[in-house]
Amino acid sequence: MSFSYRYPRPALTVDCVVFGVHEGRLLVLLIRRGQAPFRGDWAIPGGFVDVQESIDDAARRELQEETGLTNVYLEQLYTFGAVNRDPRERVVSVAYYALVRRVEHQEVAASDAAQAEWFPVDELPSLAFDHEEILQTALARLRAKVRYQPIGFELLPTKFTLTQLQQLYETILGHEIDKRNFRKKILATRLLKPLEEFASGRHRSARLYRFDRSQYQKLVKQGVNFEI
Amino acid sequence: MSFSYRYPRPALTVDCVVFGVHEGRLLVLLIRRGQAPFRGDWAIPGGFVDVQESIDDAARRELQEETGLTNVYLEQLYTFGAVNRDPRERVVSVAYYALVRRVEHQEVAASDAAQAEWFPVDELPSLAFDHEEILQTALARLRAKVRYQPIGFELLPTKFTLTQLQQLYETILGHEIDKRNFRKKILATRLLKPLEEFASGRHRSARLYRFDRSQYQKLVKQGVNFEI
DNA sequence: ATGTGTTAGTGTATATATTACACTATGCCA
DNA sequence: TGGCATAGTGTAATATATACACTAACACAT
Repeated sequence: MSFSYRYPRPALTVDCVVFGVHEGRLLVLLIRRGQAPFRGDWAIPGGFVDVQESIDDAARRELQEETGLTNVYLEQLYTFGAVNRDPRERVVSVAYYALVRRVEHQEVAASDAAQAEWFPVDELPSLAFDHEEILQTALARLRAKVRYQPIGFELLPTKFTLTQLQQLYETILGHEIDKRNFRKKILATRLLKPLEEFASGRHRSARLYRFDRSQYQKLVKQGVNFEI
Repeated sequence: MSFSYRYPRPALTVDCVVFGVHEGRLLVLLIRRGQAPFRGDWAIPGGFVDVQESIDDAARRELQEETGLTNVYLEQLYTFGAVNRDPRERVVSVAYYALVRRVEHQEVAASDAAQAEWFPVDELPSLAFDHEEILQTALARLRAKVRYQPIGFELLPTKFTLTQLQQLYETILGHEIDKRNFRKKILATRLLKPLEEFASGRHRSARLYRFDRSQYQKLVKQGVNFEI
């Protein structure tokens, strides 16, 4: 079966830069390509948009198929439409980025056949197609966005300590933050709900908090800002 | 002649929200549709992406063909990919927005056959397809972006007075700004070059300034912020 | 049980940025 | 030459951001 059109059409794909955090490092999930072109190189997970699904759905479906990840924070990033992005034929790609909570190997094991692996963003292998550019665009967006929108929480477990949160911000922004100032600011947003639970650790145990999503939505409606 | 593919492909279009300013109002340029669907309704200029042109080139080409505008500030906005955006067939559209300096009727006269007209953003007619959503997305982006990036200059003549610039910000942001504070802030950016020319008016003539693009690029490299 | 090491948790003083606010200057025109 | 409309200017009050160091609690080793 084949489908014909009066004029040639670019193929349409979605690609998804998946971010995670582990031991204070910011990671991206990459897929090893099993086929030419760029066989053996690493690439961002992605694939063709079906004609009967929205592009957002396509991004989620490809993510699930290639990495087993579901229920992640997903946001459209940018559309890459240079003529020679793909050596085979004209392909336009709508890029997304995803934030995932648990960076563990089991989670990406559901992958069908494809190898998936986490890489620290500062130790990336060379990437297929224009995926280096896509990844850098995603990284820039994440760094910019984390300053004025509380998306960082999507990278942490639902219950977390303030130190974990601060380390996350330091990891993403790439610089140290003063502990007292950070706590003042982050608590002033009123987006954190202190719990009566404490993290058990090798030392003094820290209070756990959770992100108060309903409070966030309420404050967004009031036009409140959340710059950190 | 026809082109066939193993799987059906969404059609790919670009649409372009064109902003201008006139007499203290923010305007958008719309095209009256001559054909079904939505015949007679107003729409954002746009059209199909050719297989041998980049999506940015496609946006510029369609803008030129439908409105005669060239050499405008153009930036990708968002990609709209819901399944039923277009009642005829699956169409994914990469939306752009453009900022133009002179809002005059001659400029859009080059249009081939299509009627083009400027509408104030607060008095829009009903629009074809999902163009209302695209337009509101563009408006939100413009309002957000003007606060931290000096794109407002793209809507003014190359030489302008501080009062013109202030009115532009007031128009886009939708609220009044204190004159002295505005001047302090905008001059502190060092992005404005005072000229030895003065605008002739009915009253005291005002000094003209121009946007110093090279200075801007220098400061961007240094990571300077330009919040207003 | 006591000491040591490690992380949690807290407040204040200073510097910087933002806001609020009103008058004089200049040029056109009647 | 007087009136009117717009251009242009500074300062004080308030709010926000930054810099900075010690005590508290717990685990573990002795």
